Amino acid sequence: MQEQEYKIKKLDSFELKDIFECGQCFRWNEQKDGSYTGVIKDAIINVKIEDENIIFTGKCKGNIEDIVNYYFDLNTNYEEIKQKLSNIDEYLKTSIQFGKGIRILNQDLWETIISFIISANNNIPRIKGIIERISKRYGNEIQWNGEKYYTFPSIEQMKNVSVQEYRDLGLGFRDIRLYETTQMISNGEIKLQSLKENTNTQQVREELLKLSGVGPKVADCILLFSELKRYDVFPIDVWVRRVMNELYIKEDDEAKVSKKKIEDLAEKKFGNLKGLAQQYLFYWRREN
DNA sequence: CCACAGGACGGCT
DNA sequence: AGCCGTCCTGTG
Repeated sequence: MQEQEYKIKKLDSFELKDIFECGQCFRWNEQKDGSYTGVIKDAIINVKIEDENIIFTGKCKGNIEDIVNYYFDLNTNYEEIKQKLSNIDEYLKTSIQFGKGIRILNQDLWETIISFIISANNNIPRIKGIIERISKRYGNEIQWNGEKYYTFPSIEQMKNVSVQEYRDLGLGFRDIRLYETTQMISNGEIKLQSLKENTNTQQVREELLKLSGVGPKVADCILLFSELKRYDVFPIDVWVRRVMNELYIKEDDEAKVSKKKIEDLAEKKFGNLKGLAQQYLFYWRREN
């Protein structure tokens, strides 16, 4: 564990608020100086934008450059992606201008599965609180700059946690789902490594749907926001339903719009970049 | 105190 | 196959 720093020139597609507040992650917190601090596996990282630079500092075992290049997906060309999507229509163009600094992170698969099971029927402050309590209770403590941070617990660290312990941490009805999914993964019923190696998105989706607490929306979030990194999925939550109805479908009662209709429209308009289109539209609608 | 927000799931049609 | 009530907690 050692203190490291990595500095790069500012990027057009890299804004702290856009990246950390667009709903894809739960473990980053804004600091008094406007920077954000979070935990990436067993590394504690702070990201700051200053003058013409993006500055990553942190305490980590590996090379900080490798860690953030992968996690923040710095080798993907967002300018090209945004250009393609902006050409589709004016709505998308507007939403991309609003969320121009979004990047989709490469988050740990196990952590993403558990985090999005917790997200079901839940709001962001509460999700963050629950994940923080789970990490504090079952993860490893790391001290940095006088603060205590906690790694997200491993499968091994969670496999003996009882349903009641989850309930006591405030999981609510998600307690049993978290327990069952942890068992399915730790006993090898679902193999995370084979999910990472499988390039067939539909097959991976089918596997994820076998996990307790993973339905269509959560499965798509895992595919899009984890290291599985699939852009060709379209998570439909209430905000996406709302924005798709308001912009394109224009049904009086948005609850009456079928998921199939939204899915077909997304596929037709956005194709294999529909996951990214979803994220710009979602963020724009939720923040406006 | 009540209404509401937020997905999965199982039972029902 | 689609619809609907229930699951839990925090907020207004």
